[in-house]
Amino acid sequence: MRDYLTQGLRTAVAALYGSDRASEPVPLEAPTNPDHGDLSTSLALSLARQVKQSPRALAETIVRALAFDPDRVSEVWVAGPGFINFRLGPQWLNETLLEIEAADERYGACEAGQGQRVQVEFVSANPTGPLAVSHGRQAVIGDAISRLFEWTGSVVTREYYFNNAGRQMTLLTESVYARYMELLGRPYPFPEDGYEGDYIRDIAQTIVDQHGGTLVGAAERGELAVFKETAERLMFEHIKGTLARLGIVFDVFYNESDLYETGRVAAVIETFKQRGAAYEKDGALWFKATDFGLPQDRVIVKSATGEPTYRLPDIAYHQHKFERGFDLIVDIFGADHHATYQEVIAGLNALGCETSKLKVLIHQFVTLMKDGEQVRMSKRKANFVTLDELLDEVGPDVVRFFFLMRNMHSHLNFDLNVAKAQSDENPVYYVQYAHARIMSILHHAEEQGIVRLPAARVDLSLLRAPEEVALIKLLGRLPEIILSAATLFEPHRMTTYVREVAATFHPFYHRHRVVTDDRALTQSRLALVNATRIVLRNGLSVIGVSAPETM
RNA sequence: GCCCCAGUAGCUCAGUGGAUAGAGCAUCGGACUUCUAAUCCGAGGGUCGCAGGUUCAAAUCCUGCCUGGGGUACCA
Repeated sequence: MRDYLTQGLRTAVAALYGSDRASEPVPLEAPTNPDHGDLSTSLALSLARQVKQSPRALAETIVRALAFDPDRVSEVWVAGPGFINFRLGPQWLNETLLEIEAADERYGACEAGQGQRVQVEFVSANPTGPLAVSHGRQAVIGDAISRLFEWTGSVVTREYYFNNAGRQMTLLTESVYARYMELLGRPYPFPEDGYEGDYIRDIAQTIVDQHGGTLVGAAERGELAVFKETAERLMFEHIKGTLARLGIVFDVFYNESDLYETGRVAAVIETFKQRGAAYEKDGALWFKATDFGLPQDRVIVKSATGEPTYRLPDIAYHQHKFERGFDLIVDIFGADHHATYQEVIAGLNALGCETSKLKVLIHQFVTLMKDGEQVRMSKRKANFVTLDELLDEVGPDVVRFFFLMRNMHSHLNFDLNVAKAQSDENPVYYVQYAHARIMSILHHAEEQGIVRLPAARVDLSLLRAPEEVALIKLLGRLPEIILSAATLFEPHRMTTYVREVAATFHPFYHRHRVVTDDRALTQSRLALVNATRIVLRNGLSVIGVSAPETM
């Protein structure tokens, strides 16, 4: 329908002012005020200056040149400073319902992505502890963005960068060893800044169970490999288990250690040196970030140990992403990575990568509220609420929905008491309830011996009550909402939309009975209710939330 | 100091440069003999942080300032 209007407007403008004018994008939006029509365009306002006419006069001229089928566009008028408003005809409402029923599980999907290959990297938490609440936000955002791209015709690779090298892993290994010795009654100094969580003891206990006391003195002998491998493997399984509870499955876990084994880290250093992007100073190797727009140069190889700093493998990793030929690379990081990603981009520019293919999304943190107070969290001190604990309390649907209710650029206040309460403050129930209600209606109709007919064989023109019309119009917007959410990388638009659908369905339910003695009306309302079911189910599916049959 | 993000109703937040800025919660008043009341109907509630600028039009874009969060490591 939008295409039909857009084409009509383009044709009119081209006939009046030539095809250059008509090639510009035609803004078309659904006004919030119903007095302004079903769709409206500000085309004349933006075009007025170019053709040297007053916006209103131009709008009138365009309207006279329009030729629409009255069954599809019942009314066109000029309003305000020069808006052209359209009242859509009955044909359009019927088409919407037919289209939804025909597309069914694919309603809302499109091929805009044309099969482009998109990689989405998210979570990428260090395997040094269980996932915390903020990781949950990132996991849910990343998966929703992946789904949005799948719904809009892209092929998505979900990837997790696994930091299994470097200082953090050393610290983890030493922490486990210290606990191992402690369990065997042979106190050993706990590393400064070590990980103090109970899960470290669990890992140590596993090693005691498998190896008994045979590994005492391993630190002195420099034989901590068993501790590192066991800790890494157990943490990895734990993290995957938590993600699985959210229904998130990664296609690729990319090991940081591979970057060293394949020589990619060394290769980056070599290229930097060749291109004059790196220099030695104070015994360390520096990346000349100032040549690439950053305020200061950065160390990439430490003077004391000769080890790379974290940003060097990050750059090597991203270079490999580019080599793998993705059309679009999406990185999702927490706000604490803001400086890091700029350095990575600078490094990629130094390597000559097409960084325009890279989209970095920075999401803000979750502030956890408990009993009216902010919970301060620290991974090393193990003073944090895990994602698992949150899932235990409220389940995956509430977690996913909550994390997607707000724009990722906004700080998220997560009130544990509210989330745990499972009260009607959780809007996910409001939406799911609408779906369950529809299922109940459909079952009820079946019990009454009513066989729902295909929408094409139903008199859809019976659906003209204000609540019915409003609902149909909203249902027709799903494809546009999905596409804009994907294009703008804003998955929270989906939660806003499904809430709106539920908020439009519930009043309809209260004012109109679906299953009545009026057979024709019953059939048309069943068609409407079924279309609503499809839209709610698909909309929830885009954000990975279930659409239950009953509550 | 410098960089990024946010500031919209009492609270939590929507709002693609458009017309009279919306929702939920909370508060107050109503609606279950029904296909699910986890719902619905109604009421009150606003200096869109402040000040300039851009233009036909600014909560939205630009500049400065204020407040809050994050970053600014030879930690990740």
